[in-house]
Order: sequence, then C-alpha cells, then structure tokens
Amino acid sequence: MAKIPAEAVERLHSQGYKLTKPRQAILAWFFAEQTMITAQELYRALVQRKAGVGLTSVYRNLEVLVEVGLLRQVCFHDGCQRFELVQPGEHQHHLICSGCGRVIKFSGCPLAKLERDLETTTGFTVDRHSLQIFGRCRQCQEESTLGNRSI
Amino acid sequence: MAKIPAEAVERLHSQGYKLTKPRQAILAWFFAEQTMITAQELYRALVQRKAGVGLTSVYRNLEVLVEVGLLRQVCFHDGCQRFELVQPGEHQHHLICSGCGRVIKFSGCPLAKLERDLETTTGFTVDRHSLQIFGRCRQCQEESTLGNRSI
DNA sequence: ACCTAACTGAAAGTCATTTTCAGTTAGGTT
DNA sequence: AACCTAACTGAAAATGACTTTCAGTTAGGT
Repeated sequence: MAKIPAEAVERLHSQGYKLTKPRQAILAWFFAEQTMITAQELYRALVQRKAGVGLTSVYRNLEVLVEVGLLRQVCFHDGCQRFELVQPGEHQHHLICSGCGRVIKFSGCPLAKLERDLETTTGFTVDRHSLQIFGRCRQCQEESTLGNRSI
Repeated sequence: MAKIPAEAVERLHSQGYKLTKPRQAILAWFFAEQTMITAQELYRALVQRKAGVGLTSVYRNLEVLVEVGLLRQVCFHDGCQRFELVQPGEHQHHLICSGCGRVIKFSGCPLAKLERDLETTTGFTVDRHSLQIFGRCRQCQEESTLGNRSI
C-alpha cells in the first residue's frame, strides 16, 4: 500500500482519529490519483484494487477526511457529490465540460473582494464558497455540431 | 389559485407545454413566495394548500420549468437541490448561513472577466456557473459564542 | 363536440446514503 | 509483551430522494 504523507497522518491523530486500513487505502487512492471521485466510484476502485474496504467505511471515512480538512466535497451541477484532496495553501475551482465531464482546474479566484464587501454589507462572517463554471470543451463543441448526443 | 404572469404561460406554450393544474399550482407557489425550495418541501407545501398535486408531478414539472427557463436549480453545499424563480434579466447568487440556513441574494457577480479569460486559455465555451458563498449570519455568530448547536 | 399528444397520480422500482449492531483493531498504558 | 478501550469495522437492513411504469385524464387546437 502506498505511503501516506506524515502530515496527513498527524492531522488524523491530532483530532483523535486512528490510521485504519480503510482510511489508509482511501488516502492512498487520492494521493496516487490526484483527481475527483464520488463515493460509489471510489468504492468500486478500491474493490478492484482488492483493498478490502466496505462501502460503509468509504462513506464514513470520506466524511471524516473532509472533517479533518484533508479532503473537500464538491457538488456538481448534476447533484453528484465528488471528493478531492485539499492541496495545502491552494485555492482552486473547476471548469467542467457538460458534454464529456472533463474537469479543468484553475486558480486565480476573483472572489476575495466580493466576500469582504458582503461581510460589511450583511454582517455575515464568510468562511468558504463554492464555484463551478460549466461549458463545453473544444472537442464537445465540434461533436455537437455533428449532431451527437451529450449529457 | 393565484394568477400566473402571461409571459410565463406563453413561455410554456411556445415550447409545446400545456398549463396544467399541477404546473399552475407550482408556478403560483413560486410567484407568491419568491424563495428557494426543494422538491420534497414543495410537495409538502402543496399538499398543505390542498393543491391536489402528486409527488411525481412535482418532480416532473420542476424539470420542465427549469427546461423552459422559468426556474433555476441550485445545488447547495449539503447536496440538496433547490429551485427558484429566474428573475428576468437578473443575475443573482446566494450567501447562505450554515447556522440557520438563511439565504441572502446578491447581484454584482465579478465572474464575467474570469470566464472570458478561461475561454481564451482553455478553448471552452462557457455557458453558466454556480456560485454560493457560505458563512454565518450575525445572529448565528452570537449563538455559537454561547455554545449552541448548529448545522 | 372531438381528437390526441401532453399530461396525470399511484405504485413499484432504483440507487445513493445512513443506521444498526455484533464484533475487531489501533495505539496508548501498564 | 500483554492489556485495555474508544475508535473503528463490514454486512445487512433501513431510509429517503428521485425515476419509471402504466392505465387513465385533460388542455387546447380543429
């Protein structure tokens, strides 16, 4: 099984969580793949790798890993909840193709000023935001010209 | 039953949809309440109003109304799909309190430039985005100081 | 009044997610 | 190294949002 960065293990221990086999398998998957995945897809991927992890544990541990801040949950337009590694210090969003589902990450989020303004006008304390941009990648633009099916 | 604006009816007819009783009840709810709601909540609200609308029809018609552009579907951080009226010509986002669920709408979305940049750098055609900002309203900030429960 | 494609509700089905529960284990303590 | 126990596990059952099916019903054009 792949190595888990010491800071990640420390993060778990410091909040009273153990580094169990399922937890290890799940983290290993994210560190190896560096991409987004749903709970169901992750479960299937782990079964294929013979990681011996139950579906229940996948759900429970994704929740724990979000809680300790190692993962982030992103809600897609289709209602799917996907999970991804939180890259330390990095602030990223996604450009998603509604034709093929391809995801392009980008940084350079222009929302900081807006959030400051909202805090002063509304009295809220802002602590996070969710932004996804939807469109069609070049390939899917061509396909739809040819009259093909899409999501 | 409340009156439905003629443009809304026209919008349905022009796309081959009829103004049925369930459709009318659902639109009436949105025009009266001017707020967001989930499919389940809307069903319960309509039952309470004795609108005589089945759950199946609620789901089917929310889908139709989104398709013709009268409603918009917003995915919340908790995974809930909520629906709201599309205000003609208006571009709005939401500031959501994770303590009490209160929603504040705001306009003044600073994403147009970002989207243009993304189009040139990635070759995507951008056609919509989803943005929600989460925080705590003044009231819930006070409550959590007092050690109360929250979402 | 008639016609018919669009539509309806009830019931059954699907599928992601959560809960329950009887054991198991990580990892600190003696 | 054996021990302790709260954290954890997987299987099975339960939940709950949403979809499909189907036998009728209706809006609205002719």
